[in-house]
Amino acid sequence: MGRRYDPERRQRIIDAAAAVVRERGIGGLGHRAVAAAADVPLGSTTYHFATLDDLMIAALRQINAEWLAEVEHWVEGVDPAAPPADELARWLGEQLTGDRVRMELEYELYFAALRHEGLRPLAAECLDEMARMLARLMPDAATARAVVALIDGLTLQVLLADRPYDREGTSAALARIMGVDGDNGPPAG
Amino acid sequence: MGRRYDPERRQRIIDAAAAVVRERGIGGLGHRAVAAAADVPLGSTTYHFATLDDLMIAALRQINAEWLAEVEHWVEGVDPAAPPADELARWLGEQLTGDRVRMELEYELYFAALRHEGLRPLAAECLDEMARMLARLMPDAATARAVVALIDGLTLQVLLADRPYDREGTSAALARIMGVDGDNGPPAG
DNA sequence: ATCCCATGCGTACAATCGTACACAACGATG
DNA sequence: CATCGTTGTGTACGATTGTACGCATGGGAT
Repeated sequence: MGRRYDPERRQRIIDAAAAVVRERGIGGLGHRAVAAAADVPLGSTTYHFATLDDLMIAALRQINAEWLAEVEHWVEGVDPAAPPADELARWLGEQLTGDRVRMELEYELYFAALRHEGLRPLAAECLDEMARMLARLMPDAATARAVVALIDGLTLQVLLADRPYDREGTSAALARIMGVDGDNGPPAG
Repeated sequence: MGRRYDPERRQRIIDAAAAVVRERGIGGLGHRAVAAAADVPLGSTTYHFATLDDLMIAALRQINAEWLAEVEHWVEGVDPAAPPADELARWLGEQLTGDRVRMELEYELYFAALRHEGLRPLAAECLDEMARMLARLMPDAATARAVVALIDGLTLQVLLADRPYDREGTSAALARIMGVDGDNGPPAG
């Protein structure tokens, strides 16, 4: 009863916008594309999100939340006894070989935030949250930030070069940067 | 013999295209904007670069070359006696506080390459070259790639969040990942 | 029952874009 | 000198875009 207006509609548009970004990138985001994906008329998207920036921010906020939820889910389920570097490297490999698009999305956000002032806080929040969650698995916050940086950089390399993901090398690098010598033999050539 | 006329023309257009990307981002790259920046008529840009992709690739190739030249210049001039982690952290700080736009450009290339197939080799070459050059300062190639990843990730954090650059923390993280214990006290909080 | 207004919808408009094309200028070749 | 092909230029066209606006509708409030 109560809702004088229909919040479902708005959420469906956001979902559709996220889907559009997923498939065509931020450059492909537009009122019409979103309207088609959400199966609503054009006027509906312009009504709920008057400007394109509003739509983009809403879409990226959604994508961001989904990603952070996934990371949090993994962090809470990880075996605290196993060496964190190994677990992290294995999880990263699963993400990279499994849902590659999902990872690209995160960088889509970063990219947009470089130019779009309004997106900067969102990207910053994502990086901070990642570090905060990963801090569970390691000595201190500064290390967690470095780990996030290393993960981001390595992911970028896998996504951009066609080099396959090197799980052992990643694990060794993570172990070194975490200051734990769990299993850092000679880095794999 | 040859060209009395204009190899200059083409290069000037490329320079202008790079300038446009510098100022407005890849999204702002267009025949007209480049023509205006190069002070040539519209037809001139479409003549030398029929499609927009050609123009974009040329611009990013130029940007890429400039960046790699700068890195190479630094690597060749670095003091081989000093601890590499410190030198690297200091240089990175100079880049970040000095010419921030220059660094953003590199990520503009990376992110564009995520969506644009034709740019992938360029981005991959950049990452490989970076690792190859930095390999001078460290034990092996795998470590160099990890260092490149860490640098990329840390740079991203500085560019996206408004956290100031932490030179000592970076130096410590670099030292740890390079396996050298030059000056890695407790990581700065 | 009647009125009001938030919400939804369809269309239209101005601007911008990439690209194509017709023509001008000029150097090289016979 | 005549001719031709390369280079340079201006304009135009079709497509697509963000956004605005007029109108329909349906449920609360009176």
